[in-house]
Amino acid sequence: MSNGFDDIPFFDEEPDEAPRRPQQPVQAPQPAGGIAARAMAARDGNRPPAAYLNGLNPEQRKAVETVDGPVLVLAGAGTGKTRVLTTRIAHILATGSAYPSQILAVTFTNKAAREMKERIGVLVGEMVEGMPWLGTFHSIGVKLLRRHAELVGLRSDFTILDTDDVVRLIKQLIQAEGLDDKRWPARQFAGMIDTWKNKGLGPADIPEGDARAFANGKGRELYHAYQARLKTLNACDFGDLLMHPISIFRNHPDILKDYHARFRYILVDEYQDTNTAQYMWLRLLAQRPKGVPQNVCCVGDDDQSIYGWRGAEVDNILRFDKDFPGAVIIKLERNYRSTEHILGAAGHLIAHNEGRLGKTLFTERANDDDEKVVVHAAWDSEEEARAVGEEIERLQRGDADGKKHNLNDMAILVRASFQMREFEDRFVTLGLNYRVIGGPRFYERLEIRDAMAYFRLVCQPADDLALERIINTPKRGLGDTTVRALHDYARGRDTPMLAAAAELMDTDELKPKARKALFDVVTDFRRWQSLLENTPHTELAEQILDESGYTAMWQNDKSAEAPGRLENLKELIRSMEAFESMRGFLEHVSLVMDAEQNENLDAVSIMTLHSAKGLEFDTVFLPGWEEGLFPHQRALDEGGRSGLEEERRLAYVGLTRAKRRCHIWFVSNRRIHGLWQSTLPSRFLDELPPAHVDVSASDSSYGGYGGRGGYGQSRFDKADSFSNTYSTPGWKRAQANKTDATRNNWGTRSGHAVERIGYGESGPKSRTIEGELVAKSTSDTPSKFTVGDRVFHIKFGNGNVSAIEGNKLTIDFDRAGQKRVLEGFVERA
DNA sequence: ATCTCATTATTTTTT
DNA sequence: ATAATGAGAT
Repeated sequence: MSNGFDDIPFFDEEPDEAPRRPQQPVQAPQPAGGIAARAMAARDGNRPPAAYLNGLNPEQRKAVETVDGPVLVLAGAGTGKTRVLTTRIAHILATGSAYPSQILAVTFTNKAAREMKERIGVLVGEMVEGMPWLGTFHSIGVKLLRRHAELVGLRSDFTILDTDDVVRLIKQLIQAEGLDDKRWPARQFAGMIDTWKNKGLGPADIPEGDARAFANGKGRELYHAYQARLKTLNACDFGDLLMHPISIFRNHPDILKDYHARFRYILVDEYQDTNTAQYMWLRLLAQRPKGVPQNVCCVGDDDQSIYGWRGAEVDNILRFDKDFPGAVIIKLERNYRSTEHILGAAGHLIAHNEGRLGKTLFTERANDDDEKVVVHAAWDSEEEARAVGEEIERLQRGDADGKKHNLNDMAILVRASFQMREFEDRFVTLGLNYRVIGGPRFYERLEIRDAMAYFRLVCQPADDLALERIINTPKRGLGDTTVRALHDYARGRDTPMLAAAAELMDTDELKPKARKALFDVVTDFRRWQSLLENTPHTELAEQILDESGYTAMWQNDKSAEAPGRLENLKELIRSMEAFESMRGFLEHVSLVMDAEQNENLDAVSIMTLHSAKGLEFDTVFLPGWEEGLFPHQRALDEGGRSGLEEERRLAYVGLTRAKRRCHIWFVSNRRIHGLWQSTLPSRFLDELPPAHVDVSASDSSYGGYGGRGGYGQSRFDKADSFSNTYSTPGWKRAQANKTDATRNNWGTRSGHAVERIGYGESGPKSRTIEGELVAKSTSDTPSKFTVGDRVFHIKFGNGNVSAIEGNKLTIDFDRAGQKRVLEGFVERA
């Protein structure tokens, strides 16, 4: 019965016209002294200063209390944007202006949605559970689409394809067209479709030029064919999660009207990141007939718009008041995060951009002890990594200012992910804990995707892409020939491949061997499907992986990564426990692709500037400020002036992540595509105000660089004082070898922890899931501990080993309870 | 089916 | 330089 979608609240359960001040807004329990009491008071017109409004500055308070009519909040970095958003929602609820289910609150990422939900929960308690329309554009899109799927030719149990599925599907289509899939890469076309959908363009709407540019002019046909194929597969891509609702709203005014009635208040986070499709979606929902208040509140910062390359339109934020006449615009410029120097540097930099709405951040907490932003020079990227490592250790030991700093409070923010490697190498040799954030995710791993394909096919027998993925994984002797025959047969009859396989059993089309193998697959899936309703889903999942031989396949694989993959599969099953059904789980996974991080580990974060948006750290290191890398050459080539401005905003985002300390680095030599290139300091360095910036004189081991201090062409002008011996081939080779030597030290140091959030396959020799180092060498090194050993862990204190699994120990800690930790993190007590 | 050789691209990333 | 992908050979 439970299909996993039952819990979608809809119109029926609540009155359509909610009273302006409902008698009983919620039944949910209230926190002590909570909102409900105040709501009552508010209703009685005797409004005491609500506690949740305390501590807001006047602008924030205005943004919270201006609840009716369109509002644009321009919230600079660190000005309490999330606080305003969450308090505003709490305020709407507390004053009884709407039911929780009548508020539409949209974010971009799941993380942001989660955080918002949490923080609203703190303010209003359980009431937040009644907010089904708090989520990402996509998750809300899915919800809408499940309800109205039939209007766009889908069934409500449609599958959501991810990029990988999409590419495979497009590749098939390209081949079916008789085109060379080398010359016309499916990946590229998938990208084009994505771009079109970001702009809200269907196959009929794309510009002629675009249509002609691909596949000998067949671009449009291909796009048509793709949409048709999705329909037969009962599937959607990410873009459709926005496009379909838009077309439903456009073609069914009655339905749109229902939603207008439902959503009394609409809030959008990170408005500067909305693309055209999201903008259209939003406008359809938010715009009301004349005279009806449009209670839209968009929050964003034009200076932090860094996703133009994936379709974000800063223009959306710039023209808000044209779309919503009478909009109140509130600027939040009071910064609670950074020192005066950091704000001064960031503000001066970003002032070089044109076409801003114009905000200047200020702080009232300036302090004479505040450190200026420091610019450092290094000879090459290796020295840069070494120097940053030293600075981190200095802070950690506390000999810079007498305070010991946590690694958790420091981050290295790079422009491009290849920069990370050098830092990783260095930190590994230093034994410095770090975590890498971003990159390929857990759910994108081969084994996870395979397993998911099995689950998908059990839940959705029409999922041909899933079938094709696993039909011969593990090897069953169902090679290309058989699959093609099956494919053709299915296509000819317009039936899903799994059903076609069953039919093929009764024919002589296949050789006996293939027929037998196919028969086994079909019966397996039939059996699993029959178990779907009555078997606990985690149990069924395990059963599927076992009976299909998938687990065995990896058990028999003796390659280095096999144990890790098995571990990942276990982790997958474990993470299913949190869900009610397999369907619920699949839905979650298709939309939520991020991994949690292990907060317990004290480690330096390494990430790209893009993934740092929204975060803050005491100390921020910004390496690689060189022309060509930052601003990136490609951004300049392809984006021209606006490309440069986006890079500058990225620099601004980087600077404003720092609370207390910010160290910028540039090097004279960097290896790009394998070749050493000499580089020029970034133009952004010249755009920093001298009053807030120090140029470090001391830390270059080659000396003399920043010490010149003069202003010629550039303060950071290329010093010819660098001896050219460093560019001889011999020196280069020496450098290269040195790096190799360091790399081989990987993992030899005990007590050194590495956490890869997301990054799984790529890091040197080791991989982790969600903070756990996984099976690096489970088989060849027996644990140095035994059950019962007394051990000490830096974070959890003393405890006893209760179980050992490879390099992972289960330990009963005296204070922290039972935890699973890596051997390397504990020592004998 | 598996392995080897060659070709290619190599900013940023969510859903 | 390098890593990852894909085609062709065995």
